[in-house]
Amino acid sequence: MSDAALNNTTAAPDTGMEPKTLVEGAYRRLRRNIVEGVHPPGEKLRVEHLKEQYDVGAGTLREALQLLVTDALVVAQGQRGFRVAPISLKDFEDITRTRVLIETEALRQSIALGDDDWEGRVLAAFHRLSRAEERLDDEASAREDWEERNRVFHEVLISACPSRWIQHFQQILYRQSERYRRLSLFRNPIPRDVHAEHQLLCDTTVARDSEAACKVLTEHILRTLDAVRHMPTEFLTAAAPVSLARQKADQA
Amino acid sequence: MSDAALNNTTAAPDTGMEPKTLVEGAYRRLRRNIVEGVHPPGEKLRVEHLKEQYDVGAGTLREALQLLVTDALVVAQGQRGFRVAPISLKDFEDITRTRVLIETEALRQSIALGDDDWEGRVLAAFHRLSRAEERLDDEASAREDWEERNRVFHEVLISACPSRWIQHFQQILYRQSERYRRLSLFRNPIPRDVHAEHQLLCDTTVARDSEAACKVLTEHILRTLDAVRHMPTEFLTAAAPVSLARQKADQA
DNA sequence: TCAACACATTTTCTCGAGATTTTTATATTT
DNA sequence: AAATATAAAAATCTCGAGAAAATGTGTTGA
Repeated sequence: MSDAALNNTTAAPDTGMEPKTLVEGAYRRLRRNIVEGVHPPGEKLRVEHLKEQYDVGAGTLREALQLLVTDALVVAQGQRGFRVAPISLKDFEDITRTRVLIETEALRQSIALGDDDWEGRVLAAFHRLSRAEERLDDEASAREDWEERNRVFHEVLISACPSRWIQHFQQILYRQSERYRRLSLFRNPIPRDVHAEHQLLCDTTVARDSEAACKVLTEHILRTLDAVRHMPTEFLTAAAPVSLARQKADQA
Repeated sequence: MSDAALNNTTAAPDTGMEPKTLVEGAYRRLRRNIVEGVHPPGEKLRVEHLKEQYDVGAGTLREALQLLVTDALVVAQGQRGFRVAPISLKDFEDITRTRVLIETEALRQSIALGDDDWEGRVLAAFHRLSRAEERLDDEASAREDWEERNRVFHEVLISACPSRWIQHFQQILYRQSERYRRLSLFRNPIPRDVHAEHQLLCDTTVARDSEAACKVLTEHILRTLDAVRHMPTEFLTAAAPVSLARQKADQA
């Protein structure tokens, strides 16, 4: 793989701030490349090889990897180095159900407490997402835009929720499910009805209809579960080319 | 502060496994000392000083600190080093409410899916906790035992919940709230009625009364909120002896 | 042919030293 | 006296080299 694929310095940063330290920068790039599947699940992450690709020292890269461990995107095995977290249908079901729990509660609070400015941001994010959806068939690069705007839309929906912890957990879970979605949608196109779902989600939210909005959101999230369920099985099995000589280590 | 206070190598490890690497070990000891208040909120964590106390290299200590950042027990400020995460009443309210959401859902699933073996573990953990409560007034060291067994009791309660993610979030939130509780209970004794609450929680759980158990658990968790609310204000204000020359950095 | 042991290579983990950046202290100017 | 600017000091961040561990290979024996 080329360095250009790994170093996406030109792309917009994930969060509003730009990295202030090399560790932060390497962490962001690594995280992005794992979520996007550049580093497939189960891949061994050798520090000696990656330090060249990411152009940082060994110690710096280790710190970035440690950060990804607590995000559950990378697993550290005792004294046997790092590895991209494996995937499984069971794990994705867990992620999805937990995400429903967290995100519906966040939406409930957001609808209850959001002000007019928040409503405006919801409508704006939905509009931007809709525009990206129109371009999906034409341009190839539109996929990246759509992914980004979809994330922003879901984030803005719950941005009026005052709980920093709920938002924190939502971010983690969204990132996790995004990894699965990218894998399942690698070949499959984005289904037609997601736009209708987003439309309904936007309408019920702005109308402050908590129950309806949460119901739509729940079904919307659960729908991605089906997409992964119908994914070719080799994605889930071949995804862990682990050379587990003796797998006595437990999965924390 | 003495090295003995920092290096609690003789104490039982937090999890079943013992640390396989120096980073892991330093991470556990640091986490414990932060939760217990040995490193008070807002304290600057200078690598050069801590490397002697924890007897590890600078790079190793940095990795351990990075791990604590994603646990939200330590904050990293750009290029200005690390600092123990500050505390505030607002933050603790957030932690408590989110913990209610997570932990009641976990308990619901646990009650629905737990087998006889799980029931046995619940009763055993409750018994161990009760014994520790009896010893609270007599021995001074009983406090540590009680804290540990209280944690185990709450963990066992939801151990039949099949969601790894919910359990993960519960651990993080429990650790956070433990830090606040230790601060508020530094002088104040543990109130009398917690035993009755635990008893009721145990009974309703084993009786598989989901609604009653969740109600008790909710009130039990919310009670700790009052304890912190009635905490002397200097704990929350003096807790951040930060030398913020220009606090333009945002709180992530 | 298969299993077990020992050796060699690779990789991880750890430590100490150098380059930037931030903070503190001092001196100068208005 | 207050404020700015300069200079010294401390701390952080980063990199490369050495020790410990694990994986893979080859050999020996049944």
